[in-house]
Amino acid sequence: MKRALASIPDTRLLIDPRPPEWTEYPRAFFRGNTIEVARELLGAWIARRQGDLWLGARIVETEAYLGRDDAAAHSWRGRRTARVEPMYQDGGHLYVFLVYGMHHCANVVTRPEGIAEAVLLRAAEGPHGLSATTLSGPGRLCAALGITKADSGIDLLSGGSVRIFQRFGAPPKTGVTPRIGVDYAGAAKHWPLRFFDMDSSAISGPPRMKRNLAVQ
DNA sequence: CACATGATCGCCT
DNA sequence: GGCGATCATGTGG
Repeated sequence: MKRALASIPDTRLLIDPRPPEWTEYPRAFFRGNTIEVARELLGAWIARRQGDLWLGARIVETEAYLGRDDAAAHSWRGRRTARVEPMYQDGGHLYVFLVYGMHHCANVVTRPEGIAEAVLLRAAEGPHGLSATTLSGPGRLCAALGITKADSGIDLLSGGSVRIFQRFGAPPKTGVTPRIGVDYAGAAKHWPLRFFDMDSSAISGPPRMKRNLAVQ
């Protein structure tokens, strides 16, 4: 099991079940501009129900995938297969897929039904800042929260087992780079669609990907 | 730190 | 049949 990722969620991620003052995003938010959603989700909380308990983590890194005109997106050129189908759902659903035969990646679907765009959740950090490793990277984030493709297609706004709550306060200082792992995507591989909290220690990828590369 | 490699299998051509 | 929206490990500078 030397290579197995933690399948038992880190108890340090435990949060009080749904603090009542927390606010979920309205449907209209997820139907909006995908890049804006990707930026807005920095600092937001993802909550995962495990039985009677909820695990929570603060999102610190996202990527936007822009649908039919984005060669890096699974929905490029309108591809519509069983796997990708959740991307075509209304904003606010979850799209989860398996990569490299072993890692899951979780996405928040954006735009109205029929427009297949999404925001990949790449990293998060625990409430006490102790989970910089277990939640850093899309595969580890899913492993830590127990998210698998069985969760693909669920609605984040129906009180189900995965929910997202609004950040308190202003957005974090945000770094921008091209997306990771999409070298095959032609010109789209250069698009500045990866966003991260520059003050977080849980950012995934090599050090050069932890600096702001945006053309100012 | 940079880079290379193997693991492992669902999905698409 | 080939490859991937990744990760862990190993090598070398």
